Amino acid sequence: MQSDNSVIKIIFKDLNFTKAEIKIIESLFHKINVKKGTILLNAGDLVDVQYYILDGCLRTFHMDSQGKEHTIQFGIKDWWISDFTALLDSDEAILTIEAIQDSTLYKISKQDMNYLYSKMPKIDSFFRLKLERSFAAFQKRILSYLSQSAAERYLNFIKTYPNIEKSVKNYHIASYLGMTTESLSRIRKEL
Amino acid sequence: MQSDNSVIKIIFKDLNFTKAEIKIIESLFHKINVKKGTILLNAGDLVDVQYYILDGCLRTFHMDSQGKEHTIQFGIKDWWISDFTALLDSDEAILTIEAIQDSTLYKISKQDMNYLYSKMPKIDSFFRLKLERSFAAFQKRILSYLSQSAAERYLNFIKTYPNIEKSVKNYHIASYLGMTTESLSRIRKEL
DNA sequence: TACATTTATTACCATACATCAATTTTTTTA
DNA sequence: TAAAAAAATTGATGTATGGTAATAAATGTA
Repeated sequence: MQSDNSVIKIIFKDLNFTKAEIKIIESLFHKINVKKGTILLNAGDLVDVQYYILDGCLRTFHMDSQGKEHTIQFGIKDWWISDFTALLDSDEAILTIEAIQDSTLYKISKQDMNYLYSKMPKIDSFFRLKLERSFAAFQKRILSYLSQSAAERYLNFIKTYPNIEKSVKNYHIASYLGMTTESLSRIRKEL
Repeated sequence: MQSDNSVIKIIFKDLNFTKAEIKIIESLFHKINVKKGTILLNAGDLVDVQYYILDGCLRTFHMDSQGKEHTIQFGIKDWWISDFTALLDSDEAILTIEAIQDSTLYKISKQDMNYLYSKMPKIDSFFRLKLERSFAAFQKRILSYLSQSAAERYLNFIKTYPNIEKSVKNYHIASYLGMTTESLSRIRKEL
């Protein structure tokens, strides 16, 4: 990888690294290109990596006992994606990761990530801040399930994530918002 | 505060501090006792503190435009509580924090917390790990709203948080699970 | 203990959204 | 471009859960 205009500076925007540090970090991230439709992780697999999304669009979903899909997360440019719950405990995934557009990713293993945390505290801090943002986003989402109708949740979604709406199928959105694709279709008709 | 058997060792379990560090940390935390029913934060207030719960039980809830309460979080011994979303942006609270049992708390301001982060990277790391756990818990909760019936969510709740169930009213649980107190009552009758 | 207040239960009816099934529209692929 | 496959729409009907209101039980308090 080129060291001067490294992707590391994109991934860890706002952090300053020495050239030596960049070299170390670069050696631990691995670039992969995936085609639309690619399954990066299957429920049941052991999880020990996470992905930085340089470009494209992915989603994680859970398939329940009745075969219904529930979209947990969409991921676009500059987001991270994994089955973080399973990753935390080095456990089997309950989520599936699917590329819903051709995507360019940077992959890093849990072990290598822990190495970075131990060597570079600013990365620890960087992820703490990212997690605080995720925490807030999750909380807002929970509140939306608790207090909003299906139509309100949809309007809130397209307002909050206008970029995502373009890249994904309606049934992805429906399964993210907790409604059927038929209901979403009727809601859209009203607008 | 006593330095030898400090509450700091309880709050930051598994972290090792020098006596000097403990002294600094202790100076930034402030003990408060609150009676059941106390409102620690009102929606609309500016938020710049968070609380460590040494003992007791609290909850955060949002009151929507129709006057309905939605419980976002319960907090018991060894949890942290605040309107973290507002705290992150030093913004006005949309949540109310209520003590639902007599409680003993340790309060720290955002500014002092940031000071600790900058001086002691291990605290950064400590909270990153806590946030990863919260992330996983939130994700499970979202999945439960997406895939489970009201009865299943209730059974899941009492299995996951048996300690909380004892301390809180049924209508607190109902508002956490996204159902009416009447529905919860009917569900309980079935068991 | 008795009274007042809060919380939980129960019944009856209403409704938002789900389910099922048939088309139509859009996208993919040969 | 045409055929096939996938996705979205629409209508008819079902159901889980909500809303309202009355009562009962539990809890707090004088």
